[in-house]
Order: sequence, then C-alpha cells, then structure tokens
Amino acid sequence: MQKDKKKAVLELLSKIPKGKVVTYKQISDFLDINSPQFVGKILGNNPDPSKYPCHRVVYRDGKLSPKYSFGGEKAQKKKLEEEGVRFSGDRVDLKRSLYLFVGTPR
DNA sequence: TATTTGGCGGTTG
DNA sequence: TCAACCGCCAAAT
Repeated sequence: MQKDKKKAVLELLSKIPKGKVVTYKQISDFLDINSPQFVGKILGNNPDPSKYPCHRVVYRDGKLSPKYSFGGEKAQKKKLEEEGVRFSGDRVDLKRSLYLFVGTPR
C-alpha cells in the first residue's frame, strides 16, 4: 500500500503558488499516476484541507469541480478570482493561470 | 458544449 | 492477507 502517491499529491498541492492553478492530469502525469480521477479521490479523502489548497486544482478544460467539498464551484471560483486567477466565464483561463510543476517527482 | 464511457489505485471490511 | 468498493477526471462521441 504505497500511499506514496497520495502523499506526493498532497505535497504538490502545497507547492501551487497563489494565483495559479493546475489540472488533475498534470498531477497524475507528474506523479506517474495512470488515473487522473484518482487524484480527485485523494482530494476527497484530503486529511487536512486547510493545509492543502485543493481549490487550486481544476479540470483540464478549465472547469471547476462540481463536487468541490468546500462550498461548491461557486465558492471555489470566487476564491480563485480573489487570488488573481483569470476566468473565462465559468472556466479558468488555463493559458493565463496554469501552473507548471518544476523539479523532480517524489 | 453536453453527455457518456472507461479505468486505476488507495481504502475499508 | 484478499476482494470489493468508490471517487473533486479525461477523452471520445
């Protein structure tokens, strides 16, 4: 039971700078996880939400998660806008606010 | 753009 | 230890 992946995901979340967002796909790819949805599951099982900014993780299309457990998409969007994330309607402007991971995966 | 299908791995019993 | 379940997705249609 290598929770290594889970731990790594949580670690990455804390690495996301304010005003930027990342996609589940990037995380899964960076950590070599064959299942992006699994990343979402981890956020759902997030042991410490306040420690990990799961609201900075979005769909690959820029859409937010309808199942966001901290107030819904609405609150999530608002929070991101406050941080300076560019929005195109209900979607995040990935071209402007997408954060690229740097360094080596653990 | 909206909806449907597929599929991976940690968690729990 | 083993098997079954469940999830904040991505890609295809």
